[in-house]
Amino acid sequence: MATASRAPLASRRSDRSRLAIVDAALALCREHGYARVSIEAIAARAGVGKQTIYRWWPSKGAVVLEAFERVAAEIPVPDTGDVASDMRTFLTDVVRLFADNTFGPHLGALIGEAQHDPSVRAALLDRYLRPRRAAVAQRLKLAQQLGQLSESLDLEVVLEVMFGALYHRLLLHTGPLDAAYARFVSDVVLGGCSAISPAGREPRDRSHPAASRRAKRHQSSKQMEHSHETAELVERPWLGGT
Amino acid sequence: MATASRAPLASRRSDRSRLAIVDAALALCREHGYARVSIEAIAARAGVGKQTIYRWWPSKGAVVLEAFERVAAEIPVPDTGDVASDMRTFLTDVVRLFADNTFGPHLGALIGEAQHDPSVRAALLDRYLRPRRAAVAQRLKLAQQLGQLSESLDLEVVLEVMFGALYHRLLLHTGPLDAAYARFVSDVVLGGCSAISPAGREPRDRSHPAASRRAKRHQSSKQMEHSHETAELVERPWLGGT
Amino acid sequence: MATASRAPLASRRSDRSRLAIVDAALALCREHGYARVSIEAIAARAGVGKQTIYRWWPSKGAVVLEAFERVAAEIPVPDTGDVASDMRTFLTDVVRLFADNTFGPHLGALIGEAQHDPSVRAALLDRYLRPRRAAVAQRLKLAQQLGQLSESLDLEVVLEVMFGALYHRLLLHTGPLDAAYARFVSDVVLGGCSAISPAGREPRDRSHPAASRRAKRHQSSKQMEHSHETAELVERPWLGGT
Amino acid sequence: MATASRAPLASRRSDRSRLAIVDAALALCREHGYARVSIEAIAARAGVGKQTIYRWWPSKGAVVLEAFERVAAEIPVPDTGDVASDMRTFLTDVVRLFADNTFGPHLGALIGEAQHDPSVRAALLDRYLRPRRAAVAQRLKLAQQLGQLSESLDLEVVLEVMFGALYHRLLLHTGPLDAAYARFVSDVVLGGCSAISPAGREPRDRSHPAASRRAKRHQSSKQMEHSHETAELVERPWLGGT
DNA sequence: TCATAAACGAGACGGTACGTCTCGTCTTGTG
DNA sequence: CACAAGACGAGACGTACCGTCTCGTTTATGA
Repeated sequence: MATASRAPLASRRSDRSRLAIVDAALALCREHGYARVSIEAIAARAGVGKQTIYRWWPSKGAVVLEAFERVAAEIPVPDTGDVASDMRTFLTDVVRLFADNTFGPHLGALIGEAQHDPSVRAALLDRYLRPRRAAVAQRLKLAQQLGQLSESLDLEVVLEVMFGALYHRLLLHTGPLDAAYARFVSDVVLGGCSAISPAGREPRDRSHPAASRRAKRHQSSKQMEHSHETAELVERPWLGGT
Repeated sequence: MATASRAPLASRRSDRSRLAIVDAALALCREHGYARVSIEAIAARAGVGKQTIYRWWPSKGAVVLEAFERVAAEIPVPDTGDVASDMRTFLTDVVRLFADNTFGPHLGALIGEAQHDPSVRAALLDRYLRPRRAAVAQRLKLAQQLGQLSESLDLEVVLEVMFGALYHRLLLHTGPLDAAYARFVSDVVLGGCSAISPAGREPRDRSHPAASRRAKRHQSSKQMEHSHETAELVERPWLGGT
Repeated sequence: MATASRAPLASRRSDRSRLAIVDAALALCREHGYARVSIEAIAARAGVGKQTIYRWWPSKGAVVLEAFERVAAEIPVPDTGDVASDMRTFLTDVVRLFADNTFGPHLGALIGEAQHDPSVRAALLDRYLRPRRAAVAQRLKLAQQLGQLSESLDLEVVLEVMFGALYHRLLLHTGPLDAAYARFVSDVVLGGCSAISPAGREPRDRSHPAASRRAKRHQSSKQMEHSHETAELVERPWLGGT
Repeated sequence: MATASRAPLASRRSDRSRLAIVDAALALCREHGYARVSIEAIAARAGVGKQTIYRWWPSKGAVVLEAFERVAAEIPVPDTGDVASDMRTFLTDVVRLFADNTFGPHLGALIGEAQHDPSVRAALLDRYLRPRRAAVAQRLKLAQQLGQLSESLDLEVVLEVMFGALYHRLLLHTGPLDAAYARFVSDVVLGGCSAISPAGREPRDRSHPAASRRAKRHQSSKQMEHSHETAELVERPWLGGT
């Protein structure tokens, strides 16, 4: 009695159920921890049939991810013209989120689940990591265009190094997830990136007089023009005021 | 006066069973993947009662970890005197191990399991991560003493950044775990560390007059001594010959 | 003033759907067996909404019953004047139907369903059993009127005994549903009925002066006329003291 | 991770669980009716894991059957020497059991389940029907040996006719399951059997002078000795031309 | 040398959750 | 308004493992 036809019509989807499910997932995670939440419990809490969950999500991880997707989309990527300070600010925010025990442990558990559940891995990358990484990449690209970062750098990879450090602490608890750590990571990575080019070329100064209106919102790059006297600032201008 | 002792006597432990269990765990992981291995299956495969597993290990993760503990290549931490090249070599080796699909995915799964099982987390840190990290820390400490790295750096944290980048790829599959990535990570992190100090102090040159007998085993540090002419090498001496 | 009417208007019923549903039910029963057919499958096969089934039938059993109602062979009740031979013929036909595996098992399943579903029970009795039983009762009544059967016999009950034997094999598979069995049942039951009366009275001879034109088509009952003197106790000694 | 080896060791079976399960099944049947009892409910009520049920019984029906097996094994097959009266007594007892609504409906449901579940059918036949039928067959065999029943009769088949009548009322509710019905069935069937022989041979008298002590307990069979002259056709006129 | 207590293999047990199936109702257009 | 389509709340199905708890059966001292 096999009934074929796989693919529910999103148009008929009940928003009431969708919300109830995501809310229940969130609440249960916070109450008992991700690992102890079951799809049965989510369904029961949401007042929903299990099938309604299985119809729309491939796994528990995907449900929870959707819950956190909404929670986590909030961290802004600042753009004051000072990449270093911007990244420090941003990573500090991220670290604060990771340290929030209504979020961090669950994200960790999701990454854990992603290790054996491809649907969770896909959802995690597509709906969580990539979107917010794109914004940061954008910010770094700007810095790169302004010559603050080595032009040949693959920014996606830089982000991996930067976030990797945070995930390390999130997942392995080798130390506190605090602002100091965020700052350290930011400084080390940008420090390492300022001059490096995979091909071994040193970064050229880019005075780009054609700097657009956007560039104008940035702090004057004047400093850079006479910055060669001491290697320090030349290489890591963004450490300027630190 | 019967005293109910709860702790099994290690002296009576059957080594035959121990080995059979660990071997079975390894074999099953490779055949089906960590997540699909159950304690029941390990016991069955090992020809062992379940209780024998529960008696000596707190969880599946602990068993598997013990299996990989033995397997994990004893990656050497080279010491040629050139930190940069040494770390590049080392990270390349690590990355090769991570990329080995008889190891990497299982380590990932163990980290995943550690997210909700404290016994796995403890075992992972104590028996896997920390031991091999100590060796690297040692190598960096030496570099630090030679002034190749900022003296005030917390090396444990540096390691987190470095390994974090690798774990990011291991766990999130955002790119290939290859030598190029290892090199990039090494360069960025050491690049960032050479000059940075959390307190914002710039690295002083250390002529390290106290260079020990150990230093003598290193390649000539000649290059370093006259390296201030161009910022490049001063700042990133380890990029030297590359 | 909207009046919510709960009863669907039969006038608007789609005959196309009705037929499609009944046909689908039949086909699925034959393909998979009654128990494995679901209303969902019937609807899907019929290209019909589930509600259309629920609107017009109280249960799966009712649908299937309607299907078999049409299929059930119109087994004739012969009337040659010889009750015994007529019943043998009739029961042989019934047994053949029961033994047909496109019918028997489904009838069995329907009886099974009737055990917990009153709507099936009612339909089974009203639409299947009673109508065809009436015809047989009619035939027996005639025999009774001709004195071939004890006049005080409740023929409905006789039918229960007769059919009960067939249902026993249909439902419990204690032996083959074949002509020999039909004959045996017929002979035993009619044998038992010829002389018995529930009140223990022995059957009186009925010269049935009212024998109609119909009676004339029957074989002579001459033989029976001198049979009463002692037979009772002789033949059934165990009734002795009753 | 398929774990093979099917076949639990009965020696390790927990009687506590077995009883709890059977009792729970009985209680739930009586409270809600067979059809509304689920294995989950039985397990819950018995304080037992579902697997413990699935380990020892192939289906809900088998569990319930075991429950009724114990309840129903009680009806004795009397042996007063008078077959007719004995069977009447026996069938009256059976009918009383069938009419008991803590038993009859459930037996009906079991027969229903047997229609699509071979394991129930097998259990029903092997553990319920056959054992108690054997006892009755035994009793009839004795009567047969004493010449009270046609010697060539297949007694198993006679039982089918007799019980079939009862099952008909049990399953189809075509009339009350009462003593009058039991008596009627008994009389009809024995009446039909006294003289019938499938091969058409008339029953011979068996004076069996060697009748054992057991035979002595029976009523005299004297009456039978002069019963053969004409009985055949007299009693079963409808067999006329056969 | 043995007895004796342990660890052992086996696996039944009470449980939890899985993902699937079907029920009968409800909802949303279409004709 | 009946209809096709199908999402929905509900809940049982049979399976897989969990971690605990007996069972005999080795086995390795220690009295």
